Amino acid sequence: MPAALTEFSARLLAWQRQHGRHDLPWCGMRDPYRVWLSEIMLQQTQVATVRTYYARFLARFPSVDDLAAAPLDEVLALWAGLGYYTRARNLHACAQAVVALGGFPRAADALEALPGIGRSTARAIASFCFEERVSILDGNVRRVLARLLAWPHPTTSARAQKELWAHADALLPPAAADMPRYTQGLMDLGALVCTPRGPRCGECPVAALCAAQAQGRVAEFPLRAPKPQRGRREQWWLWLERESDGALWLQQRPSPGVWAGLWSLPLFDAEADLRAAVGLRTVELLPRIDHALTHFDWVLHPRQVRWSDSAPPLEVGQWVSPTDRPRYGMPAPLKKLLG
DNA sequence: AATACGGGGCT
DNA sequence: AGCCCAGTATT
Repeated sequence: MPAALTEFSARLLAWQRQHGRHDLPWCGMRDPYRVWLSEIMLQQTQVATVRTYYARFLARFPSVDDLAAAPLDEVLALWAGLGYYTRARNLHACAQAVVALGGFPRAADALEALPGIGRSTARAIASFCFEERVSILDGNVRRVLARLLAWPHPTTSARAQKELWAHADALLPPAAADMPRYTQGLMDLGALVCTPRGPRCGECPVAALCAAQAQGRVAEFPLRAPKPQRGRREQWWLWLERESDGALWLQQRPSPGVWAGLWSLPLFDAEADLRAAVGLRTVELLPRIDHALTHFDWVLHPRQVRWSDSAPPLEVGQWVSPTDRPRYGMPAPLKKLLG
């Protein structure tokens, strides 16, 4: 391996030892269960958000066996609010697969075959837990490489990803024993120094190797891909409350789809549909809720109706009493609406 | 190759 | 009002 390439990992390793993050709950962990759980939660999700969920999950499911044995609904309820709910479904399926295998596979390629574990997560687990010499390619690494190489294209295309993986692998440290610290160092560098805005190049251990820095163009990288046009959805949300005990009428969301597996108030595409469903009862208007998802903006119009009949109001769904509510995973805006 | 999939934190 | 986040699965 050329000296210029080993210099990157050598500098990063020394920097991580001195200046990296050592206080994260999953940091320095070699237990694949704990590392895997953290990696899944951290997919497209910030560290600060994950902390509380991670602690709650470990308290409730101390081992992969506990997680595998739990009902999916309980996993979803614990995941509620974290987003990307396919992760919770895959988490549960993966736990059961791991138990069936007698433990976590030790190779990245085998890990990648498990549900919810893609290339980057598989390699993160393998490098952290089993010292495999494989590189991750997450948002941090894409940004670091884009600047280090003054990468002249957006980093998100399939073509760019393939080439960046090759670069990332070429930069790995020679010694497998350094892999856990190296992988952590890459993440820490992106989080602490090579940040999306206001990068601290003066504190960067690899600034001397950085092409963007040499050209004085750090702020230009990574190049932005044109962003797809956002969609827009408008729906009416029926807050149906039973007068006798304050129970709510909830429906489990279909999978696949937004909020798959979670429990929601019934949604209607038109206010007329909602009113047709509740007959001539009084409908109370509540302020609209604007909820932004990745690919569309969602306008929700809550409508409250008190139900005094003994008959169920709709064909689909069930009454959920205030006492039972914590056992039903509900999306963030609904939790907020209900106070 | 493009699209679906959450929610919060930050500027 | 954007941009970003320890991405993956599906089509």
